[in-house]
Amino acid sequence: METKQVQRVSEDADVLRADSLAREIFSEVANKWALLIINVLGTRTLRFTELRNEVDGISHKMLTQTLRGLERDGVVHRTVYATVPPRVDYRLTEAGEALRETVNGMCAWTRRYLDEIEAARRRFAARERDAEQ
Amino acid sequence: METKQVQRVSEDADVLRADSLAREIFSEVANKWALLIINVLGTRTLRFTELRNEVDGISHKMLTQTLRGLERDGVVHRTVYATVPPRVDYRLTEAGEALRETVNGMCAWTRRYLDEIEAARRRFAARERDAEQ
DNA sequence: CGGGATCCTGTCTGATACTG
DNA sequence: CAGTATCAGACAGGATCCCG
Repeated sequence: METKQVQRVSEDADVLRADSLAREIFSEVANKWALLIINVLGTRTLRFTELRNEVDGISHKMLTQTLRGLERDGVVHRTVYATVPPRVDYRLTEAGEALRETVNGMCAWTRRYLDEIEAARRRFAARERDAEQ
Repeated sequence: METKQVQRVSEDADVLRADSLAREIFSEVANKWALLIINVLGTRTLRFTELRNEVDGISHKMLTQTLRGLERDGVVHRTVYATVPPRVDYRLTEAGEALRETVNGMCAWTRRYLDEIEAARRRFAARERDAEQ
């Protein structure tokens, strides 16, 4: 067994396998709050409250909870200053910044196709109305 | 008012605003099932059952539900053949393919940082154990 | 085969209150 | 200021049954 951990078992790395590690990580990251936080952090370092203000609509609880998950996965780095009142800084790790590239892409996509999507929705609604009766 | 709808009101296009259209669309797309479906579709055309087999772990219900949402937003195109038994094909629209680019990035990211994330998790768990008592 | 409808469970989420 | 705990409602998600 020479190539012990050199090449990871492919099953673990396949996002499409329900029980793979890749799927687990993907599921944790692929939700709006995590992605918005990553997007907002960017290359900056933000405090908890700043983050809360930037990601409009997120609750105190979801912010801590999501940050904890991202910290656990090494996507964000958390720095605690032993001051009073306490101060906690959040910034992306290298992995986080890499992920941010694609997240930016998603945000840009949303802006880019906003009008087309709105139009598609109208067409869909119209077709639905025709369909019934 | 000459520039009536030429430039969309910026608030609608800002993913960070809780009540914006952009946020609404972003939230609909930024979830694991939607992203996995988009990733699987790629440039191919797949039938319902094929899709179900490819996206391991998705339930019949979530697949239809998510597909309906994506169809509504004009991300996937649905073709129904009036045969018996019925045949329904799904493929990405242009908007869908554009989104897929970034989704692929996320999948690639997961594979790329799999080991680092696993290590980060171990460190996090270790720190947690130290912390208590 | 594709999909709608229903029921039921668990997780997500927000509001509120409390600690260091 | 940052974070935890708790409670209650909303919603995601699975299982099952029935229809064209």
